[in-house]
Amino acid sequence: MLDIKFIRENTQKVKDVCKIKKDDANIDKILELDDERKKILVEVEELKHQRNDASLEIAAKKKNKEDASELIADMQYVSAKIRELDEKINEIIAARDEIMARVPNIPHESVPRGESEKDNVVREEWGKKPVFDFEPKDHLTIAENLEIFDFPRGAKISGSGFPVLRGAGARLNRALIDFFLDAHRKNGYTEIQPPFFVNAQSAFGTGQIPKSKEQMYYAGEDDLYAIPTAEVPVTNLYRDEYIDEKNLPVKMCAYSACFRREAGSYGKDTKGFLRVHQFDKVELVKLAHPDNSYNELESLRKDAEIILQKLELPYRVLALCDADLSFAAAKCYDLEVWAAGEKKWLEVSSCSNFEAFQATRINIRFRRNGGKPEFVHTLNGSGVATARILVAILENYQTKDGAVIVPKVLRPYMDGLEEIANSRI
RNA sequence: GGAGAGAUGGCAGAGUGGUCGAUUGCGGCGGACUCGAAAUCCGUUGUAGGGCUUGUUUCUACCGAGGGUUCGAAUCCCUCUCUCUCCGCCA
Repeated sequence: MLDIKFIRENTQKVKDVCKIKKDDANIDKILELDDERKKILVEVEELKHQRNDASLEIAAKKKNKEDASELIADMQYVSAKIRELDEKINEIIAARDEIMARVPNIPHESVPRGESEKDNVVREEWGKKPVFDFEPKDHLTIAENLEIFDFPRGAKISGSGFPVLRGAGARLNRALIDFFLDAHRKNGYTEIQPPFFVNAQSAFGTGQIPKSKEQMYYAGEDDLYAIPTAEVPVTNLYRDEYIDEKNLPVKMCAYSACFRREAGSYGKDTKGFLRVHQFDKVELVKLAHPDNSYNELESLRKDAEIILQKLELPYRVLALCDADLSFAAAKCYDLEVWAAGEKKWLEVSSCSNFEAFQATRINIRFRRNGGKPEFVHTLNGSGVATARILVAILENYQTKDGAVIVPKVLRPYMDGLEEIANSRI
């Protein structure tokens, strides 16, 4: 959430950003409501001042056994008025915040200008796309032959988009999670095991509510949301807390299952494992000093890239243009891995700096040299999701006879297994 | 699920209707003493929002959250959340 002061002082800039991001938040209405709030606030504070003075006087009179009934009668009127105005202010604030919660973050100056995702800029490309002396198959065909995915039974027990992994497929997925966590731990991230359900306040804090509420599974009986990413519980860990300046940046990594309803996205990249309702992901989260948060974004991105490099998967780095930037992000890099069967780049990680946008909502602060409280900057990135990595591994490491070579770095996690030729291993 | 106890400033812990933003202790900060430090003594100590003459200024709010009673609530009443103890159930 942007600060009301910031909106007031940078009205035109905020409006421009809304336009670029095709967001219809009514900025003028926010300012109008806030002006009204201030006006009434002055009035009600004056009345409260009156009442406080009168209360002292009444107390003094009672002590001296004097009659205070006239003053009390006056204050009855004043108190009624105060109540009325307080109520009005609360209504105004609620209306103002309702709109403010829908105003997107301001892109950092280094973010490229653009109209759509087509204007994202490729910053780097790493590795070589594999070359085959046969026609490479797509991951579904490979997985089906090896009997390591079981989508039909997943659909039977839960519904379409809930994958079942079997045998070597399940082991490969688990190996990836372990490998990711170990790699990040060695890079100084503290491993967190978070709850997979969160309350509404947490979902609001990281920005899923109200903007993308319909994308989350909701357990109404208990008023809990299934997390779409570990970013939600992990970023909220320090909600309403102060962090000692010398402990910044706080670096955390967390594995979680991720649940996404993907409402409205059918028809686009929905094949097989590319877009599913439940998948596994290791997330990186940093709480950083504002002076250093863009350096931290670069190193976060590198920490995610190392995973892809060690898996020897060709990938590229995109700098998202302002129009494609998500609601809460000020800057974002996407990592896309090459899938030889699909012959497509697959997004496997988004590394974002949210600056103070999330911290303002969830109130995570520090004191610069022990001075005034300031909001930290929050950052996160996938490090990474297993589903699309599985796709890339199956397609890039496939052999002519339909087997899949296990990437070297994963072998220690799979009892030294070098090749997957069927599910029963 | 049932019964009970509790939630107060960075921490500990008083306060049960009227100068209470809140006694006190610890911690922090400043100073004295000291070559320096410890100990001791003295002083100081939160957050947010607003007004204006922008000031070591003034006002308002904040004692888990939200309502209520009252001229006035940390204090009384209601609802909720969380923590602890006991009982029940259970991976």
